[in-house]
Amino acid sequence: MESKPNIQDVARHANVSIATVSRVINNQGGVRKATEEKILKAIDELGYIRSAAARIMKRKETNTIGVIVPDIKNPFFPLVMAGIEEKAREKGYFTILSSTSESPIVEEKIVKNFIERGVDGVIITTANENGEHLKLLQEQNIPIVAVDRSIKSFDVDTVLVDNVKGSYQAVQHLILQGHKEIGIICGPENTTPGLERFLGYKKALEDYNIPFDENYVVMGDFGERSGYQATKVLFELDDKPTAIFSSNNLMTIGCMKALEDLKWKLGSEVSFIGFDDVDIATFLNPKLSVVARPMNAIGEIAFQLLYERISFKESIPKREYLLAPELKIRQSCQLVKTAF
Amino acid sequence: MESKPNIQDVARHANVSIATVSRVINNQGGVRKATEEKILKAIDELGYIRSAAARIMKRKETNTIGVIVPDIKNPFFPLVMAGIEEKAREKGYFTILSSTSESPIVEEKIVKNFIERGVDGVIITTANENGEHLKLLQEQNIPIVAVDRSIKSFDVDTVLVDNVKGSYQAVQHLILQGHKEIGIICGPENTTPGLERFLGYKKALEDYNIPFDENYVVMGDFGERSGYQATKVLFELDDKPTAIFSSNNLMTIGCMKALEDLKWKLGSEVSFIGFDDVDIATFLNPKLSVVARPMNAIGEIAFQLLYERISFKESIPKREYLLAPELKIRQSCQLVKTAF
DNA sequence: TTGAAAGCGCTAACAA
DNA sequence: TTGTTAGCGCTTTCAA
Repeated sequence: MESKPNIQDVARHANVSIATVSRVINNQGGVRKATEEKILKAIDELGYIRSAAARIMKRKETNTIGVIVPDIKNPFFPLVMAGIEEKAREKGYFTILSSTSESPIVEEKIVKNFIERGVDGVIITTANENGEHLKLLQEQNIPIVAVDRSIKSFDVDTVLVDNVKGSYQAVQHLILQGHKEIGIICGPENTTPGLERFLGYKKALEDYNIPFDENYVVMGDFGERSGYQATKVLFELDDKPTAIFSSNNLMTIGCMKALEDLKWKLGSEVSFIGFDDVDIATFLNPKLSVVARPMNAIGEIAFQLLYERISFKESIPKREYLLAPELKIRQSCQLVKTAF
Repeated sequence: MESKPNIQDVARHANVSIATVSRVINNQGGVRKATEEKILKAIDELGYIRSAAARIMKRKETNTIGVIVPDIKNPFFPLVMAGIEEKAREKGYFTILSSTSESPIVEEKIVKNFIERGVDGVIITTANENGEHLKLLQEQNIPIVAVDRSIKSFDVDTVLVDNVKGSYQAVQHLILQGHKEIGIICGPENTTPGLERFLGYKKALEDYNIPFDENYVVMGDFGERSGYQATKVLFELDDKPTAIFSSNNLMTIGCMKALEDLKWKLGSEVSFIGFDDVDIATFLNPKLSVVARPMNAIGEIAFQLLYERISFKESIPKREYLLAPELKIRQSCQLVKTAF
């Protein structure tokens, strides 16, 4: 028990060769029952666990996939992760997760580390969609699936939610309620979700002939604080918007905190709709209308795509899933009061 | 680019021996500048990444720690994880995370997988505090730190929050507001947090001479649904409690949903206090009073303990951190209306 | 049904 | 400053 026992120790202990032990631990059959039992007993007594390192060196297969997310504190990702893990487990894959804190530098390190560890594939929401730093994976021929943010510099399977459609529907809903001064709290422009949700907003305005006003566009970084601050900016406008669209969950929370601090009355004074459902949505008064995404399904599909890629490495063309978000109308978008 | 290049390929490409290449990739010095550059160039051209598997086989050190949590969907764990990752990154460690979905069977598999991969240490919130299934780690001499739930069958470093104190303070607060009929939504009795939070509740009642009534104790499983159902049970009592204490974040959310569905008015009809702060706390009216835990600090301390154990393997006695939770008084505990 | 032996890609001790 | 070489613990032929 001093140091970890190896296959040699087991073989000696059971009085067989290491080849036979290997057969047993890999369930390859062709071993006499009695011998097998002897070996199993030895394994148990010694507390033997085979070294993945040595095994991987021969097999070039780890049955492990790596998941990289930009912000583990954003509840969206754990929920996606849960979907991935569930499916992965079914197929006998292990999942390891790392978070980059939105840093491409950290991300590159993680990628390298994952490659070193020989992951069979990677599911990633990248901190930098440019994706140059992911070329390594491609060079090593390791399958990648991009989730929520696409990768520009080369082709990979992608699972996205239709951001444009989602935010279009959200803003359209606002417009149909009579709103014309609609503020948007944007995510970073250099991310697909940030950009596309803004595009959907803009398109809705255009389609309904509502003039686009730059003052109503405030930049955020998908974090709670920025949602808070953006809301303040909107509030201080001479022409306050009559409605706000927030581009993600965390910024929605920040926005709600700001509304309260500013005593800017949700619903009656300012309508609201947000991208992503949040826990607080149904506890506010009025309840928050949102565009909801199917997190679990995103994770499941992502794994499925990766699994297919791992199994039939060649010849599958790039695939792109575009899931439809769901507009959940609650009560935070109210009819605009028109002066008679 | 066919298959992954190895150190041999690099050596050939640069016209040196593999030993020299090894020196360069490990920054060991003692290599002429020109040679080094030649090698670096070869590495770059070939897209070489060293195999962790081969390296680990020699070094017996992976600079990786494994984190095992019971439920990645519970926001508590990602927050702790963030604290761990931050500190780990500082010390040059990688962190891999897996979630057991509260299944000891899955947990055992993950543990085994982590050992196979040669993690240097493990931080775990176990699905089964009995801990027999973790003996493997001990046998392999792999350091463990238990977080939030202790491990019974052998000694490990532990980071806990003072659950008894936290729930005692919470219930005490309720009592001081004049409440005598206090319902509790419990977590599983076979978990430290579940049991201890109940104990704190009971102790507070005793200290203030309030009779303990079994009807006011409802079991939950730390999940949202159970919080919802438990609240309904409490509501259907002939003698409804005038206050509720919920043992964790998810059950608090379930409880709030139930309150709303039952039209059981928070604050005026039923006071409330919960263990763990939640996003919704400050958005409800009245705002929820809670016992908050320092998630980030928990993660940081856990890593620190593990790091020390990894570095000085011998001779450190078992350490147990007991962090103090913080009572956050907001408005959901109101003075009980006494009949004059 | 079993065993012997050749690597997998790397590190590190030793030699030059 | 550089090279040679012996393993690390396993899987997998090939032979018995």
